[in-house]
Amino acid sequence: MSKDNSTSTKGITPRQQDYSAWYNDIVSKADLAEHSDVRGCMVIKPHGYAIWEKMQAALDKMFKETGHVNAYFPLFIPKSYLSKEANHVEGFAKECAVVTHYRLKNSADGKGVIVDPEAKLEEELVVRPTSETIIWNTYKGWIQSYRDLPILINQWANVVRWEMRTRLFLRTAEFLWQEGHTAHESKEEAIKETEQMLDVYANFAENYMAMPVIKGIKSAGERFAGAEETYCIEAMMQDGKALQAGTSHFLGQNFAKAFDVKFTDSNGKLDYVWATSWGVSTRLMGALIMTHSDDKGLVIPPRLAPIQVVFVPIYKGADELKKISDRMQQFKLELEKKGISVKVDDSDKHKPGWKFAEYELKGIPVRVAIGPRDFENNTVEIARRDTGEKQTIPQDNLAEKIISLLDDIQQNLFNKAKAFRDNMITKVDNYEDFKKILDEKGGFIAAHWDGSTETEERIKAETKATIRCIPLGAANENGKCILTGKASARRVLFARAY
RNA sequence: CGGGGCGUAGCGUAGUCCGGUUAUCGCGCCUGGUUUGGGACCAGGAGGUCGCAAGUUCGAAUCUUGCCGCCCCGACCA
Repeated sequence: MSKDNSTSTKGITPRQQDYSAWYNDIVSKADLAEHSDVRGCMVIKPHGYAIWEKMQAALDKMFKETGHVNAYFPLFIPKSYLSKEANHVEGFAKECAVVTHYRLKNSADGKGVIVDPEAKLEEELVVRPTSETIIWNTYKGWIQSYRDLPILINQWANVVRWEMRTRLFLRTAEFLWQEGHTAHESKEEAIKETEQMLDVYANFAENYMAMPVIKGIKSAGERFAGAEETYCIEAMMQDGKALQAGTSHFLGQNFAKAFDVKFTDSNGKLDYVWATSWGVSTRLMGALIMTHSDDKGLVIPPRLAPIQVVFVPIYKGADELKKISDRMQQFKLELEKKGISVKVDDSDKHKPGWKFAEYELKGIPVRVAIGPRDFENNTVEIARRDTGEKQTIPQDNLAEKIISLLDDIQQNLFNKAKAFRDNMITKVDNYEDFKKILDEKGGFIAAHWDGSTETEERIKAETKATIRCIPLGAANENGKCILTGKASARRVLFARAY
């Protein structure tokens, strides 16, 4: 991709700058999204949204298979709700958009509209940064007995967090996501739910996005505001920075207590309800880009590609175009019957070479070209986006061949990303090596940590690396904290992160 | 919100320090023709509140002030 020469190079490492420029280039040239005129907000363009819809569909299906249903809760949260859970409000207070008035009027000087000072709200409304509070305020009315439990609800929604610095898909002031909010009668059941949803996310990331992830739990310092335990999936981007791709929180009884949600159990005993919440966002689009894309543009794994196969005719004159595109339409029908999405680009507006480059930029997994030569010989030229490999093959059983090629691409993308990710995990046993690896190689660093928040914060302040997670099922291994030398029972994963 | 950089046509840009005819160039776009197996070529053409506002000046893309936005770093975060 071409580099943006206009960006300043002062005080920025070339690697970071180049990678940012590359990322922005892909987002823009693959037609995924653009900055809105509204500060920090993003316009998701049709191609970007089509990929998001594929993600939504797959996730939604997985949620339903695990017993969840969808519902919708208000965009506005009364300020008093948000402040009921102390840690929660502290975590989000700094980035909330607040509605203070409900009416405009023409200004006295005739120069447009102003906020009508008379229309001030009694209580300000916060635009949801997340919906725990409004949902738990609602659940209060729904739950009396263990017979009302569990409640397993998901919501597809937008939320607003007034971020200081934004980046398309990765961090925008408004973003689309899903948030699951469940209520349970026991701690064990709630923890099981939290872990189950983490598995759903990991499966989605690996099987649909072809993006390997590490499941783990967050340190206390990185925990969700209001949670007892935050589980996460962490992915590794091509520039060596980690990306938190999804989180699942065990909320304990914190929100039940804050909103006074009690139920009578089967023994007639009154207790607070146990809660979870979990979410993934359009940030996954950023993850997708930074996991697979290359210098030719976007690479979309077949299972998330809105168009999986594009047919490009090569021809001279209208007759030849007609003949070839008719043949292509037959293949299209045949493939569509087998659930493959196909585009035949028989437009005469661009030359084949232009189309080849364009569909590579857009990330279409498979391209099939048919020219006069192929038409003669009953062959096609088939090209795969992941490796760039092209070959000419007979037209017989084309549909089967394409289906198996799509599977192969899906698998290959995962394998490639996994090999890269595995290579980006480095075991380190002292602080000097830690800093060296961080600066020279990046990636995850598996190191011993004494478990204290002070140590974590000091490492962060000195190196910008944070504890991404304590991997689930990490082997017990006695060692010494790289910073303090105190005893540690297992390694945790550090990285610089998005 | 702090530091740095930037804002000129759809995109990328020259010009700004040192104010002065009709604002430069490339890509893209439109028309005609030739082309079409990896982003074609030739000829002609259209497209601009120089981010916004105020000020200085005979005159502002250029100087001053304020504001807005974008990029990078920091803090924060999914």
